[in-house]
Amino acid sequence: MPVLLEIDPDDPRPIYQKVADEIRSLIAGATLKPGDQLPSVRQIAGDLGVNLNTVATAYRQLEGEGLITVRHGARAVVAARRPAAAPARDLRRGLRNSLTQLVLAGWQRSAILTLVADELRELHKGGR
Amino acid sequence: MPVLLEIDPDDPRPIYQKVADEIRSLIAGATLKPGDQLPSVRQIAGDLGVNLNTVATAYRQLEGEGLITVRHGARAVVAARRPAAAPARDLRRGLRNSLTQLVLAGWQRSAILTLVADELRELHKGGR
Amino acid sequence: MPVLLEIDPDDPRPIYQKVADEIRSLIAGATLKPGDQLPSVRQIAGDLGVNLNTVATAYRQLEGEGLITVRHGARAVVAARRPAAAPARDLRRGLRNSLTQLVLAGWQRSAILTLVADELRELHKGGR
Amino acid sequence: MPVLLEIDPDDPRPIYQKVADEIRSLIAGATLKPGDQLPSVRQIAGDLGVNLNTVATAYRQLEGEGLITVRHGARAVVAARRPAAAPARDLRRGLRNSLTQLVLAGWQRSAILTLVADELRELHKGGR
DNA sequence: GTGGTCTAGACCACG
DNA sequence: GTGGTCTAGACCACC
Repeated sequence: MPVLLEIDPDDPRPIYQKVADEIRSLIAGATLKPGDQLPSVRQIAGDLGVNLNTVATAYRQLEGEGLITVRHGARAVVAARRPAAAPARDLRRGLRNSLTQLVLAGWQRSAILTLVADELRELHKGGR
Repeated sequence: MPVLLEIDPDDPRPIYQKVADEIRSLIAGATLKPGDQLPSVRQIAGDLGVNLNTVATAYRQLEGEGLITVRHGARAVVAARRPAAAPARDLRRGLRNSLTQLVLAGWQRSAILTLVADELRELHKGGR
Repeated sequence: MPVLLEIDPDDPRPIYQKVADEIRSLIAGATLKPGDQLPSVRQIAGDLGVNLNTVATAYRQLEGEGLITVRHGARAVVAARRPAAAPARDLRRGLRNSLTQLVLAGWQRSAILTLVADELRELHKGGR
Repeated sequence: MPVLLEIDPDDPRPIYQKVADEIRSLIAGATLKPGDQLPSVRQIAGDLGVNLNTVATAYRQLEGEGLITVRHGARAVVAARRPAAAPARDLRRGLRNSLTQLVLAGWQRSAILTLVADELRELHKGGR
């Protein structure tokens, strides 16, 4: 089985977040579809060389969001129903912060819109 | 002088981060222009009902990013030169995460593009 | 584990600066090499008899300079890549001030050159 | 009378220190010799566009070091005798910090020695 | 008046 | 165990 996830050690965010973000991205892009089995915690921890607890924390967060379901003794699977979305307020806040950073970095509005379209396209292709 | 900043107590991020993000956003949207004075640490701390140190930490972070300059005994001012931007990799990562959340929340691609355009417009109007 | 740092209480600079300077010096002299773990904040604070926050501030400064990397729950380590240096202008300014002080103290040019050579040698031996 | 001093607004140090450092440097390089009159506080403050108190603070510091003598109603003059030097410990500390920064910036030992010799030569020519 | 430093101690996040 | 955040309040440095 090929390695599903890769994380960037230079990315300063907590490891469990990077793992959760990767999986979330794969689900959003339909690389992982409802009913698909996720790799075991052990498998991912081994692949990435991180602590079991760290991966378990990521799974717990995804379960809390309703994106996956975990059952004792069985592999976690991607949840069937799309979960209740986070409040729109939080989503806009995250988006606004990302856009602020781009503006401060000197990106023009049109360039940003192109970038967004690119990223959305890549999401659906499972691109990285 | 009207209150410049508002922060959301339900937003779970550190207070100093929320303060820094607000100011960063105001600078990106040109509500605060190079050379403009920022409110004093005491002023903001009083308005928000938080500790002086918490606001000072936000200012220190912004100074570290080169967005503002702080001098002993004088008000902090918005820096003239735009600082070196964060590596494009980090910017894209932040953007991608925001977009992933929106997709998972069920937003359609076209709706997302509209939302992004809206947010960019609001940034430049100092909207919240 | 022997005590790594010593600071001079008669030195009027902020404690966190003295701590940061010591560590910077140890890195420059390769007593601390890329990948090496730094003592924990608690360890240093205990050794020096200062507050945890004071040491944490020093670590945060060094991290901001890119000299060390800090991750939640793990020891701080000396960064692998050398960070972008401060502008040469600032470096020369610092050097010039030091030299001015020496000249005013009556040191001869040749004595100063000898002193500089000595200090460079000691840096690389981890001397204090 | 030509403007004697120039200070760099981008230099983050306190203004009074930059003024004092400039004058110290001019004395060390013998551009200002024992018995020479210094510009009035008012003059310098006007030239630099800073507060009178700020310049007065610089003069007070130089007087405290014995480098200049100020008398009520009369111009400050450069002191005749070289003052007692700061303890060698402090001088070496300042020098070491400057050298540490250079080493961290990747300067080679030989390049540093050349730089030091250059700076000493410029000091005596009143170079900036 | 401005911002900076330090302390004490509580609590949280991470691995 | 590690480091991070926040608070309270004191005192200092600067303009």
